[in-house]
Amino acid sequence: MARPATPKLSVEKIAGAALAIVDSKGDFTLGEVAAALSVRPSSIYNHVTGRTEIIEAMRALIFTEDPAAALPHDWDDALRALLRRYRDAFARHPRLIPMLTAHTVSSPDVVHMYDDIATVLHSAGIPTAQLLDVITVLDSFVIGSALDIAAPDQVWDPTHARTPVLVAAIEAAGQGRERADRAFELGLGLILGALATLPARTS
Amino acid sequence: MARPATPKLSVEKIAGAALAIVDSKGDFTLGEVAAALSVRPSSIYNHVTGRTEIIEAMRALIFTEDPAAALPHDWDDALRALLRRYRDAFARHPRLIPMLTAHTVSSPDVVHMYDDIATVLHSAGIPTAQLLDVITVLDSFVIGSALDIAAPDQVWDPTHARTPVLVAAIEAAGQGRERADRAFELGLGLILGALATLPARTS
DNA sequence: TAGTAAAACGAATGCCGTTCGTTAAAGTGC
DNA sequence: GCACTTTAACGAACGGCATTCGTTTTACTA
Repeated sequence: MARPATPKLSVEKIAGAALAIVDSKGDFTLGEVAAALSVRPSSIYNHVTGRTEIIEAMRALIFTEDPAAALPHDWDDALRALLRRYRDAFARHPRLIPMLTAHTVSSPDVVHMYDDIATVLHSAGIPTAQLLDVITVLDSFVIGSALDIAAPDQVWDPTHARTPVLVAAIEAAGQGRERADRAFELGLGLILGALATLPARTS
Repeated sequence: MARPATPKLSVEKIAGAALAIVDSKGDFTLGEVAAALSVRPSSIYNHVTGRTEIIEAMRALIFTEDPAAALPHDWDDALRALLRRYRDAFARHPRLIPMLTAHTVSSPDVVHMYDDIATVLHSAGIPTAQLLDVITVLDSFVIGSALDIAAPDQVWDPTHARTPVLVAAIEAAGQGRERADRAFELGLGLILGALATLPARTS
């Protein structure tokens, strides 16, 4: 009942349980997390300062779930791989994404991702003065694409559209995850292609 | 005290009061909204079904705040104007953005925005089969850029960066709104430029 | 003028995050 | 092996907040 031989809780276990609940229900309460771990809600506070820290722990969790693989040498392919890995981290847990965007705190894992992206862009000849702007563009697109995964297809309900052009486009496109993936790849190609033609590049 | 000659409340007034609170504090409670309108919290439910409907009303409000101007005839300029207007609607209320992305419901105003974008893209020769994918790319970038506005500059804290390249880039770039605006314009140029070179275009 | 609907109020409810004091067992130093 | 400290569980309680419901007074309408 008190102080078991092996602790029933840890930050990782708490984050894991919360993540499972978010994956299935789209939200979580401390009571649900506690119940999933056969514990009382107040016990959680021995390992975590509060609810927001659990959310941050989930952010860290989804970025370490997938082991980092070696990058291709070509800068274009390397960047493509980095951005796909970045988006995939979100894509594995679509319902978590809105919770993460509500906080916008800088986790070390995210900054490390920026480190890699900066290095690749620099080797591609992007001047330092423009580097952060380019990173921001890529980051914005990835996060926006992640939110697109979380959005229900109801957004593309053709009954709300007024122009025949949009109605036809909605019917032509597929639904769900497949559509989101295709759009992401299209945007990735567009942006990286344009990046290669950016003036003031040296290589 | 009960049933005044002119109602003290309306959906617009509620949304407006809530928006003002969000702008200044980053969040809102029904109690705060009620106090701002010299009303009791329960009275709000005579005009709105609940908290989430207030958020949706705020979404509608920020899209109707700015009267739609005439579009340029050139498709490239027209698209640029549309996307800027789209982002500006968010940019006027940065702290609201995270609340909106947490819900991802389709408001008629947003769909109408898609209508306009679809028409312009179609006139630019984008085939119907690809139209929704292109719209998704643009939408993702705009929403991601909006979140970038809301993100505190703390995200770009150079002390967390490991590579000298990223540190230099962070120091080279400015801070705050100016930086976000510059990045948005860069991305807009990149994506629209790439769109013009998309294969299978007819004009 | 009688009846209905609208729009405010106040009280009450239940959930949820969080705090605090308590307790018992595990770890630690002598 | 024994006292002492720390850890990690628990239970009770608090405060805030969204929401519901019944009531009341007033405006509209037939």
